[in-house]
Amino acid sequence: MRLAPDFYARPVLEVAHDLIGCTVEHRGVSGVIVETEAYHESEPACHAFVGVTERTKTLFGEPGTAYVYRSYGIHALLNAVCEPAGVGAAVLIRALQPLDGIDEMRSRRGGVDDEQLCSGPGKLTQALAIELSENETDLGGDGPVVIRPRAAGWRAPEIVVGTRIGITQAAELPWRFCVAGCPHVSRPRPANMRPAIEAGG
DNA sequence: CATGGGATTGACT
DNA sequence: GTCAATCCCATGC
Repeated sequence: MRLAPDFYARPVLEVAHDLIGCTVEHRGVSGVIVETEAYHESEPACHAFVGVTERTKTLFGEPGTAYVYRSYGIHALLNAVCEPAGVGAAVLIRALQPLDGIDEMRSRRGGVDDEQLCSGPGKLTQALAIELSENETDLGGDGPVVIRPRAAGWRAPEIVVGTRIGITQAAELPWRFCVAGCPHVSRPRPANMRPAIEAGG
């Protein structure tokens, strides 16, 4: 099973919702996506807001490719490019529930509690050893980072929506999706978040 | 070419 | 609660 480009070539809010429950795998280490955020060229928090540059060309490229960039000079953050080519948009993968290779995650993360192995966008790239050099690689199975569909028989959890974390621009948009009550979600935990409107999946 | 500002995290008060 | 680490990139001179 794989997620074809068609999955990503849709409104970024739908993809952000539908990526909850999918898995991310990198060289045998994997987790289930439990938190995402949507970014779109129409709003200033998105890197693509400034148009096509050397940095943002990935966001305007083919849906289903990875956008990996360095945050605060320290962390690599993983995004999935969405919407048709030519539209700058992506879903930020913010948290995973560890699945495979947990011992490897533990050694890379310096012995934190298992609930904190992947409870943040910088934490999960460290746990999975995802690197900047993997920017613009295919997420459908031809690249080192692979996002797979929800498992057969996967039971939809309650998904809640809230405002995005750590941004100053367009901070009011409710474009953050989390699994309600999931201990692997990043801080601040969903508190005053409302249930998501089912967008598909 | 210099500069300012992050889609964060961990340590510390 | 506050704050530094650290570097790439977009912008402006």
